[in-house]
Amino acid sequence: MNEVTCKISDAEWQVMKVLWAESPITATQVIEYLKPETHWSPKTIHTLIGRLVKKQVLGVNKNSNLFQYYPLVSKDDCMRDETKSFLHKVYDGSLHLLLANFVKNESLSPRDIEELRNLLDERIK
Amino acid sequence: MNEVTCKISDAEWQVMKVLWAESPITATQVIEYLKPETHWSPKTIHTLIGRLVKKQVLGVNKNSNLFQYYPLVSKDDCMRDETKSFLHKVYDGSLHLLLANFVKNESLSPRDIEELRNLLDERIK
DNA sequence: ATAACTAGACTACACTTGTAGGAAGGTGCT
DNA sequence: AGCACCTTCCTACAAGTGTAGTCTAGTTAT
Repeated sequence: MNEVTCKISDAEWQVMKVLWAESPITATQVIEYLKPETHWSPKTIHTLIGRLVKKQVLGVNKNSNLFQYYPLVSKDDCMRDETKSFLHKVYDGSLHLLLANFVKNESLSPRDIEELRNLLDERIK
Repeated sequence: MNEVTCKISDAEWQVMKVLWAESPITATQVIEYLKPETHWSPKTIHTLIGRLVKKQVLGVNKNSNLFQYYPLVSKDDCMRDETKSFLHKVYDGSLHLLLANFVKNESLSPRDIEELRNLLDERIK
């Protein structure tokens, strides 16, 4: 539930997703994971990791010449913050507006809708 | 339904919201509208408007020494694009995930939920 | 051991963004 | 007609971002 104070940029998010999925891991492993989905040079990924460490979003284990990185903030917290600022920017803070738009624009498959209804039903209980 | 190619920054969004609500209007009017909600200098707003014109997001009427600005892209299109890239960045493109998160985190009031259900019901018809 | 390689640290560089100042020309009041 | 002011244009500048290269010290293969 903590507020995450610092902004994580688009490229940094991709790095964080890897670390949230598995950690602690080395930079080399991060690079391996990202290689298929990005065209980034390993150097670029090192830079991104470095920035995330400086922002105190990632921590480092420096045991035995082998640097291992791990998240210092939870994915949930970041998602919440990011969603909040996005909603504020585009939808004036109204999740309702966003949903209305999505539902209206048929961006949802019937299965999506069905599942959503189930989710909502659960919440009502 | 057009793709909006260029990015609109946070500050620019605030300007665009004014123009989407009413247009064409002059820079002075935009400044008036934004004065209560921002602490921006008129200069800043002029800069933002200028950038939006350069990005071809705003158009200008230069009739009679009175410059009037108006949007060249629809709010809906921009919202859709912004939402898409946000969803991709944070939720791997899954609106479902976002909603699940919101519903789970009790960020929705019972009334929100009720309304959402109604929206969904409409779509099912 | 020595040459080659590698991981991390530091540096680079252009572009965007937030935030605004100064110059230049038109408009209105006196 | 002159002064003041507004409007637009151009310029500025630091921080953040995407993207990557160089330097240095440790690791590995021969």
